[in-house]
Amino acid sequence: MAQKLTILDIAKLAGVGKSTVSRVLTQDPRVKPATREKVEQVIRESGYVPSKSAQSMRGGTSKVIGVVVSRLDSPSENKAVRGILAVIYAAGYDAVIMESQFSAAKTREHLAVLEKRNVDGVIVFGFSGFDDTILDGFAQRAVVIAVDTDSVSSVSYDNKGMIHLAMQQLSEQGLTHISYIGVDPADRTTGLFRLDAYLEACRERHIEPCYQTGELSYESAYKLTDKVLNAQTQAIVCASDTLAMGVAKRLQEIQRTEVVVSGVGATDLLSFMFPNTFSIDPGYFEAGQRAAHLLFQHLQQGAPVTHLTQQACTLL
Amino acid sequence: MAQKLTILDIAKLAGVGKSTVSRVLTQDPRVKPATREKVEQVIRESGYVPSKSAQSMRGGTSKVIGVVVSRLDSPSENKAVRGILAVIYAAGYDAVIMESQFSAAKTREHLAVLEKRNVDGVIVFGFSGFDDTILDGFAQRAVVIAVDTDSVSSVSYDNKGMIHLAMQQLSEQGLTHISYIGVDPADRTTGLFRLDAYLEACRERHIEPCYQTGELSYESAYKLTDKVLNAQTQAIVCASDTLAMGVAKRLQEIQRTEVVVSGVGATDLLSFMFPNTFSIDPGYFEAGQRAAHLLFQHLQQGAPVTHLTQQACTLL
DNA sequence: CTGTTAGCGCATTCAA
DNA sequence: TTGAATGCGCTAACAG
Repeated sequence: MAQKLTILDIAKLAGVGKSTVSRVLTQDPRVKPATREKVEQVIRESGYVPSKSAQSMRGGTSKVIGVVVSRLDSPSENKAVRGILAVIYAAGYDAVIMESQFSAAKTREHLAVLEKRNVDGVIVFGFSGFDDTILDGFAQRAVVIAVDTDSVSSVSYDNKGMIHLAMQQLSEQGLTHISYIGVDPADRTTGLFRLDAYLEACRERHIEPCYQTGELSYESAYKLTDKVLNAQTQAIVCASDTLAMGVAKRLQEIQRTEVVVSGVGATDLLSFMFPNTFSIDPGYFEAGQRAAHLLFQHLQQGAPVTHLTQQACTLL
Repeated sequence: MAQKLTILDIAKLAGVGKSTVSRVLTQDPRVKPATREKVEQVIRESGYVPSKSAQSMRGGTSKVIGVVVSRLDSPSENKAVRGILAVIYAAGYDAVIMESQFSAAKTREHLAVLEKRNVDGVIVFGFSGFDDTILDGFAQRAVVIAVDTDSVSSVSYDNKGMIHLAMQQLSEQGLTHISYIGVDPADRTTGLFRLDAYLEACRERHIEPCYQTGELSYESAYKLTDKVLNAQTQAIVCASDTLAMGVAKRLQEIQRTEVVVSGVGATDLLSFMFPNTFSIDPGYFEAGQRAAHLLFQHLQQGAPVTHLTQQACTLL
């Protein structure tokens, strides 16, 4: 274990001063190419590894960004996290990930920890009841995903667009009797916005709205299905794939598989299980990428508070 | 932003020396209770946050453990990660999570990064083709999950036990014609061990084995279903819930829903979609917890290389 | 272009 | 029981 090598050892081995080694490490251009090459070779051969802790302490930047997800096992957040990781990892950053479990208190705790860890920035996944004043400490070094914010930059999903897309898709197939199943409007993004979009789309098309809202679970949607179903129903738009799964199951049970079901989330399982089904991809992965990019912009040049909306795209 | 507070500021504010403050921070008993109380109060009121970077550099311990998952969106690994986080977070540690994507090369890269970050230890999720010599650098500071290892401690799932449990469950229901669908035995854990267990269980019960192996996907299992199905088939045991889902779908299609299907993974969706179904819980969450505990044992007292096996338990 | 000098914030000696 | 002094490994002035 040559783990005890320090910058000074390298300096001696290369026959230069420690600052020269440091300059090589920091990509400082003020170093003669020959010298640089020499140092780099010694570093390579000795297997020297600069201590991040020391660098972090000295330079003030830890090359770490904190990510607070609401649930580690949420498929949507998972996709977004992957987008985040792809970007920050490419930039030589790493992520410490924490789970808020939809609790503002936990979020606050986690942010405190991240702060004391000297992370360069944070990306937080919002949830219903999320309050962005929690992020005051991180000022211009935070980006929020999936929720409206005021004082801090954000990347949100196009909640209205997704539903409009679904409605449009169905309209193009000539369907006119379209119901909707969503979640409690108390949840602004998944609940209210998507329901509003449905109602709006109905108005545009002179369709009589027919909808129900409940919990975000298979069971809830399953139970609600009958309430939005009548003899003429041709399609049911759902606020999420989870709901769509519950609806599709019920439809299958009562032999109404001719009814088209749409969900949101791009879950491959949905279309595998039920052919007469499609799902809208809200662009989770891309949203994650953009959130990371946005954060970097803030870190490098104090960019102004920005609100991005991730476009959704249809998917079979 | 009182973020610029240092230990010296606190010392002044409390009217003591910086070392005393340090002692309070490190739980050093050699501090008069009154003094300690005073200092703690100042810390609380000032919102002072000790710099982890500095602590880490000085003490050599960063209170960070690295976690390398194979896929961020694997439900099983997700559950395990939650177990890990629960334990390490309670101990004041944090996790930086990385994704290997089943690539030994990526794993190696990530470990290098983690090393230079001075993490105290790592927990790595194994995958087919995983080679634990990769972990040489981490010697006694690593724990592997879900794969057999030699030189490093591990927590593995009870691959044989899960299948035996499923077979037993079915036997108790009086079923005797039980088929199996698994994955390529080239994958030792999910493939070979589970298949072996099936064959073994058949032998014990004088059941004629009937099985197929393929990929770990709905489609694969869906297609394979017919090949293990005959008029007498009463049940199909699957190596995972994903497979079970594909099988159940096919059975439903051909009106053979009287055939019981079992999977592994405790996915709630499976039993929701198909009533005549059950899943074995390999104890992912608990495995994560145990892995974390095991790692701590290594960190604190150089425990010897240990191999734990996580017991599985049935689930409806 | 390069070596020398000073700290960064903290934990740990060593005296007192 | 406490304060003063000494680096940890590194980067950023400051001089050559």
